[in-house]
Amino acid sequence: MAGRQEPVIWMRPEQARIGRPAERSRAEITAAAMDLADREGLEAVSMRRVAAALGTGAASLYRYVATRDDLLDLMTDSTAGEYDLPAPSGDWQADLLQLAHQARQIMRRHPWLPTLVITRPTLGPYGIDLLEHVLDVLADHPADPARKLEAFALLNALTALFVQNELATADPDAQRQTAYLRHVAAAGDHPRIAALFAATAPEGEPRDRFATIIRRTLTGVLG
Amino acid sequence: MAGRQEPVIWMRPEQARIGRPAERSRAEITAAAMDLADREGLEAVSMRRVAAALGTGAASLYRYVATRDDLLDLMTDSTAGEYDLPAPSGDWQADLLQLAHQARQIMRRHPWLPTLVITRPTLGPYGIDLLEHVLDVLADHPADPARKLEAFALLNALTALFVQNELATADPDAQRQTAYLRHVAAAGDHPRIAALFAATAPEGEPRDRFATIIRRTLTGVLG
DNA sequence: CTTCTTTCGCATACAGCGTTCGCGAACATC
DNA sequence: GATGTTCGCGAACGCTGTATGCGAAAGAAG
Repeated sequence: MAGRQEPVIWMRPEQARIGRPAERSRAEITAAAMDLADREGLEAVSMRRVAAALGTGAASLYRYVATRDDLLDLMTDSTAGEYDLPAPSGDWQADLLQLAHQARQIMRRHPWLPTLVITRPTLGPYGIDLLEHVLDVLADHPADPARKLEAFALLNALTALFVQNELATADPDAQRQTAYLRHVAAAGDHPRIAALFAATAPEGEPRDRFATIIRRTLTGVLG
Repeated sequence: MAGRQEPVIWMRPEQARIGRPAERSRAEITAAAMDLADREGLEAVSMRRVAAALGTGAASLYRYVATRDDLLDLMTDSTAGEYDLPAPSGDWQADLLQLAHQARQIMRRHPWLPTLVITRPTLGPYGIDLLEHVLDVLADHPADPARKLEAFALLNALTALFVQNELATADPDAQRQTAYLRHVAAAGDHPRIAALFAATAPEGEPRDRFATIIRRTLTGVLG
């Protein structure tokens, strides 16, 4: 049991050992899974389908990934590598807002991401790079570290919630969740709720509403 | 097709028709599912196991519930019935904070609830009662209805996030998510992150930290 | 080139899942 | 009693995540 490979799930995908002929590695598995999720949703990401997308068998994946949940974590962390991290400008508010805008774009690119971010918060290598960057941006800020971590987590979660809502109201079939609401509103029993729904055409550009929420939260938690 | 029962999923459980000899109804199914989830977690709530808990067969449940997801929605809405809704006091901040504290207690009672609230936001009958109550509390507040709905949603989501985090740091095995973090911190590559974790013994009572977050958010969104 | 060790790919199998179908039995109404 | 409806549910379908074990390939050592 000398050369037994350490089961460090979180090795960076590029560092992960690659298979021989087909050059398939953890990175490729993650990429294939993300592709599948982008096109057909999270529930389409089954070990069999990911393997099929790679032209291999399901059991082969377990040489590179311990479990399906680990694969999901790898997908999440991989998206943290899609950030562009410019040098801090000195205006931490502006820098964090810009990061939040990027987060929103990334989550819109990967509609499965908000759910993962919220239900299984994880920090892999890329996520830690991102956190380190946020700490750089906040280097001169007087808040204690715990508060900064709180801000980081809250930023991610709020963005995920916002995008989730954004995507849900856009998708035509996802209005299942408001089906009963509209039923009730139409029944006339709850006039205020009916009015509420008539008025809930979201005002203004989503980008601006998002920026407002993030700004309010930032000033709320970091002063 | 005259007496064909309208497939209104959201009928209040008590109003739902009950089975004959065993008196099992949608309410009992929901209650059994909640019990199971309380004791063994959400993933233990399978149609077969819920049915077994009721001493019946899995297929029988489909007479009362269209799908498993509908059952989950029923569970979520049922918890909204656990609120105690006192008459508005005139101080909407205090009233909403008190509701938030109740929400936290309810979610701690049902550890599966935060995940459901976040991933499948739904308003059933009980949820609408709760929303109506919030609208009562905010009756004299000058904000437009859309803003009030936003506050309602944000309150729920934030509470869910808080409790989720609270439960995750408490559970001994759920520290899987910080396993890699501690590994990295121990490796010495990221001294700031290591320091961050050393300092992240949460300061103060959870109840107070929660109240602070809610208050900040409320004043942020409702002025 | 041969041998030995390690790793890879994967066929197969298992237990469990959500859901559908169809039928016999129980019920309510007349 | 007859009729029309509803209920309970055994059985089946197609799918899932994962464990096992084996043949083949690759790499290292001689």
